[in-house]
Amino acid sequence: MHSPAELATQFRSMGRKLTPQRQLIFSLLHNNETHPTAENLYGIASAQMPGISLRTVYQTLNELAEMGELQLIDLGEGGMRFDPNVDDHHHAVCGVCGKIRDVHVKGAASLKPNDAGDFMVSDVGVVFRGKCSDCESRAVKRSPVLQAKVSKK
Amino acid sequence: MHSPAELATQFRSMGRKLTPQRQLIFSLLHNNETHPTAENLYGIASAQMPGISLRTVYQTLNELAEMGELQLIDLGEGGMRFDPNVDDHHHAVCGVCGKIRDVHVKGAASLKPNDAGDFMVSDVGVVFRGKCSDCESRAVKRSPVLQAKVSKK
DNA sequence: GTCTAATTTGCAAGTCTTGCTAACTAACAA
DNA sequence: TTGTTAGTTAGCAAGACTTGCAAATTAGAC
Repeated sequence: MHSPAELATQFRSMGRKLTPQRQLIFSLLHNNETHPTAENLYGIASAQMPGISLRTVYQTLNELAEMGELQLIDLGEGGMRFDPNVDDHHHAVCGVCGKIRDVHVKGAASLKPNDAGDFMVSDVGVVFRGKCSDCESRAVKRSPVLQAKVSKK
Repeated sequence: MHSPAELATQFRSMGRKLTPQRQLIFSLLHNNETHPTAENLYGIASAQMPGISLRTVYQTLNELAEMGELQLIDLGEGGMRFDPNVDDHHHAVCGVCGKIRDVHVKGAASLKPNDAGDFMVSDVGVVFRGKCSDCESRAVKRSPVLQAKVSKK
């Protein structure tokens, strides 16, 4: 996604208005790597601008997506997620904490469907599911075995 | 997914009943490569068993999914799809007709997230988006240039 | 300051899925 | 065959997420 300032210019050059609501949403998305849902953003936006409506958040997000400034991610968890990173990247989803991490994948672009006839591929998406390092280390710390050891000292 | 007969045995051995509704759904899913939604299946099921409820279709699909007999696919098009193929495979989605095709992908299993710290991958999913051969050939047939050529003869 | 088209709000409604429960029935025993 | 009962089904209400709509508001231009 472009910077808030660049988005502002872009919106104005399209004959669109630069409202405080839009500016706020631009800033909340800038460098945002949390893959928020509309509701997530609405929560944060509301704190800074009481009265902003969820409808406006959805509207602005959709506009940005149409402009190619956001990537939409649907992981089947009941809620679209918005990713301001529109580079060629993929996602790793932790099954424990649910966090999504942007990842780059060597060789992803050259993957080919093996038995799909003449399917013309225009885009490849890779999703890794597993456990992130945070949840892994937390699991180790809390494991019964280790807890026992700890309580012995 | 196992065969309807095998599923029947499996259900009974779990102390569950083999109802006509379940049998119908088993048979509709057997060798089904259309990646149907619950609504799709409900439509077909209703034709063969008027009165069957959408609720029952959902219920049975969820049971099968829990048993590992179905793979759930969410492509963000507003509706879960059910795939009785639980082999290690991936999907190619045609952006024109929306059809989903099962595909095998050489090297998919060895893909690694490049910059995700110590993310422990337990599953990799690849989705190809593009245009299927049917839609491609249809597009060629209907292209203005070719239509002109045809009309000249 | 005035004007106007774009935008925001708030609510209703739409889509997909699940919760709830009364009525029903497959499975089993006698 | 009949009775029993736990598992199922059907139908509707409701929940989660998203969009349509219309009135009120406002950014941007003169």
